[in-house]
Amino acid sequence: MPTLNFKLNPHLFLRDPQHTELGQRIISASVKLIDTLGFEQFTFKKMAEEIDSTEASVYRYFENKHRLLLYLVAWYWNWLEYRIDLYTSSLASPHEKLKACIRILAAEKKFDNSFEFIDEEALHRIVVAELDKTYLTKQVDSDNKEGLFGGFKSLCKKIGTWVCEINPAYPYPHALVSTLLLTAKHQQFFAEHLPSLTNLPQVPNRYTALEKFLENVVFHSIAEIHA
Amino acid sequence: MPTLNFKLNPHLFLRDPQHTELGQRIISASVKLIDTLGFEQFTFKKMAEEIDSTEASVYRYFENKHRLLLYLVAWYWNWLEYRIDLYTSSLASPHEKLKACIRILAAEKKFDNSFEFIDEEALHRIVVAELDKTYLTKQVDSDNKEGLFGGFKSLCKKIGTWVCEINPAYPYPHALVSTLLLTAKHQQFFAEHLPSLTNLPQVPNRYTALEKFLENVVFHSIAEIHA
DNA sequence: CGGTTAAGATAGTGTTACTATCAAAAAAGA
DNA sequence: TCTTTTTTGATAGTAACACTATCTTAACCG
Repeated sequence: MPTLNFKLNPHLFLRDPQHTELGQRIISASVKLIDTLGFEQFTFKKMAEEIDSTEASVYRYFENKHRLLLYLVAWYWNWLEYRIDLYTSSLASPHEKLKACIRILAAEKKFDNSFEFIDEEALHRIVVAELDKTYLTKQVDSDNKEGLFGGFKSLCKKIGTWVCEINPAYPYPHALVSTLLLTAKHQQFFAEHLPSLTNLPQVPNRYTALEKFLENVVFHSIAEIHA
Repeated sequence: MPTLNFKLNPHLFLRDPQHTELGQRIISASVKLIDTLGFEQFTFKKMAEEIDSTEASVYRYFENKHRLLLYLVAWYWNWLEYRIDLYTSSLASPHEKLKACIRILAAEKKFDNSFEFIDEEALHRIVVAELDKTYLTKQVDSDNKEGLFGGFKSLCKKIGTWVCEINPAYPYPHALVSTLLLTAKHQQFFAEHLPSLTNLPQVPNRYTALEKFLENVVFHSIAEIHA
């Protein structure tokens, strides 16, 4: 099977982890450990032990653990955009594309593990729980100048285009799309940990409810209202 | 001037900082320092130096810096709910109440400093930048059991009631309200740091645009659609 | 075979997030 | 006022964390 690789912003890493065996083990163990420990408790030392390597070796790939998180999240956005492209390219109307997009965003993840060294379900949980920490920092502006949020922006732009095609007069396409992307994650987190802040039921019905909620918000917002 | 105090969940602190002079200096300096340094770079040591006290003394008030952040955010929610009550109590219809609520949420903050030791504008910036970190942790469930997110939940419930009054058939009142509360913060952050993820303009027009965006999303979502 | 590059091994540094102890000062109670 | 309790300050110490540096070995490349 041919390995599917993503071209990620080279500022995210010092050495490209996709190209070496140690690099892949770093990614693999990071996903597993951040998922189980949470980003705060995760350290390069613990991860190095997990893969029988050393802290020093890990630092040759990533400047620090924040960059590593940025890398994982960038990878996630690329992967999501790849799947969205896959499922929308055959669709004709922007309305259908947007709908398909929401379905993918809200879907319960049961993946064909197309990537040998990435546990996509664990990565999905990481994004739900840690996404906001990638940009809610004091270095957000310099990180942004380096283009480290390119994956998020690119996706936001693409979906925004469809919103504009559906209703060219709608004044907040990017605000609505970034809200859509974040809300998809936050509501999953609330459903799991703070259920009184949401109306999503427990699994297995959670994901269809999330899809309906997001559809309701997005399509009603951009619809012309005939009062 | 009578000091207006909030009754906050006692699990948030070890000693109530509102009741002592040192406690008030701790709160005051924390708001200032978290605002300028960001929560990650903020330490009890730096703060203790700022107020010419010691780390040990600070630890007598707060178990750790995460609890301190929870405290500040809880204070913020109480303060917001207080102001929402103030401006909505005279209004008759739930529609007007919800509208007023969105106006307050989106308002540019220029405050009468009714609280001697809290810089409300700095606290507002802190909530925008650090709110999500209060619950995006591995201890979220135990923190929740202690009731540390009570302020958020209480506000969400109150606003949710109005949503239900406007449209009793709407199935996602709490999901919509939590989205409203978070989105108000996130879009402000994006407008400041990642403008391509939003459509809000620079100040001074940012806040009216945010208000319109939020109104659009909320009222269109809960409106009955006559297709 | 020689030269480059990647990885492992080890050590060290300054900082963070605490915990512990003891004494001084301030407040409260009798 | 004297005494007791409570609060604060001062100081010290610890384990873990986030790196940085250096040196050696192993692998690979022409």
